[in-house]
Amino acid sequence: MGRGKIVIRRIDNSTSRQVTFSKRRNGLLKKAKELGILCDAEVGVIIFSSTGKLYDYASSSMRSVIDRYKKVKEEDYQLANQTSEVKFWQREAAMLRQQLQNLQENHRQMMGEELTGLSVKDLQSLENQLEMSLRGVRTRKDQILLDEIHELNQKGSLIHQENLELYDKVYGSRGKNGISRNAILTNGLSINEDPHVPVNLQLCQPQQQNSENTSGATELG
Amino acid sequence: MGRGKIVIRRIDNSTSRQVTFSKRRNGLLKKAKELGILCDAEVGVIIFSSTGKLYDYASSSMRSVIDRYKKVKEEDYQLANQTSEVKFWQREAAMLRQQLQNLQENHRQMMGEELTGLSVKDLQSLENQLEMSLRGVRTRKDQILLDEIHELNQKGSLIHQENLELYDKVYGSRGKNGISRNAILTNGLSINEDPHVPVNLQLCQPQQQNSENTSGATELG
DNA sequence: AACTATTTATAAGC
DNA sequence: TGCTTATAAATAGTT
Repeated sequence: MGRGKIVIRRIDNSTSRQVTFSKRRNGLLKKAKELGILCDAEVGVIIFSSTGKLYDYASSSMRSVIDRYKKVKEEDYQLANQTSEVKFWQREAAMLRQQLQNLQENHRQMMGEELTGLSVKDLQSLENQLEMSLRGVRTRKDQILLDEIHELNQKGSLIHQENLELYDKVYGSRGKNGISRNAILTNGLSINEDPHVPVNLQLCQPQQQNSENTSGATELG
Repeated sequence: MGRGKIVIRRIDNSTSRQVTFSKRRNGLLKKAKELGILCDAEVGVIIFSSTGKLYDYASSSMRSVIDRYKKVKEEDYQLANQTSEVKFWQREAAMLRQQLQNLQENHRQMMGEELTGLSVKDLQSLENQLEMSLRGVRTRKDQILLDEIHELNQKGSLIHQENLELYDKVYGSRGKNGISRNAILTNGLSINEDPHVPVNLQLCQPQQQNSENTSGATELG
């Protein structure tokens, strides 16, 4: 429900993830309240943001909701045999350790390590993935650099313009050919007055370049 | 959101209350799921209908949600003293969760996702890492392919040798120039007898190639 | 359980 | 974060 349709999948951009979280969290809590009131239900909602902050709502009290929940679930969650609680956390730790291990193996392969054991097909798809990642990273990097250059050019152009005007105020607007004026103000450097086609800096687009000449372009930054 | 606007107040008619409960309960659970996925949050929802039936959802597990909730609330909800063993495992799980999260972020960046927030310098080192990985993967893949080709050539050579000997046994070792013998045995194909400089297959070394022509080389496999 | 006319939620942009 | 707006989604009332 918004300007565009979205797919339900983790939002990559952390800023928009946070914004969306804030909006949808409020929406969820509001709906929970409404459900409780409209339908005479007992409702409890607990939300932890990815940063670990807690948000919650309970139509009665969270304690009551949780107690009732546990009662229904007949989990002798509480006290009784702490053994089960220890077991729970042990299982939790084991599961997390497993996940960690899987991810670590994957990560090592993406780092180009521990490649023995992989088939040519596996290696091919790893290669493709790395190429895609590389393209993404380069595109992003080049974008930042281009933006920066563009900004600098605009600033330069602005300052140059300012200088021209100051020059005119100081020396009057004689010398309409502008040669002497420019010669003084730019220290002999030619400044292109069109900010959109500036200087002779150029970044290779990632699509057009091969891996060898990339670092040369990036050392401009 | 419907044919008419409603006020948020207990619905008197028990039938429509039930219908509305069913609709809104599903809506709430759906929204809870979406929030968890979209925003990488841990969410738990517990609903009791007015008739006492329980409906619930937890992005992880209700136990995990409730435990975390209680921990944050510092409610010594649970019988006063948690065993130090429980605490140990809880700490263990928390640490593992942290490690997992760190590695996941790193991994996403290596996959070319979530690049916003990285500086040009970060991106540069990521790019270098990816290039190194790519080189490693390609070297390994090419090694496998080269080994395979080498092995095939050796086998081929061996079989060819065997055939020559069989030929000699059948027809005697006349025709020492070997021309007629070879012509029969190889079906007119010239087989290079030196396994180390075989055939006209060649794989580009990764050092000498750019990203565009890689797949062409690998399609030999 | 379907069907829509409407209301609501919210994605995107500032 | 808060406001705005166009659009997607939820759902109230009806069949």
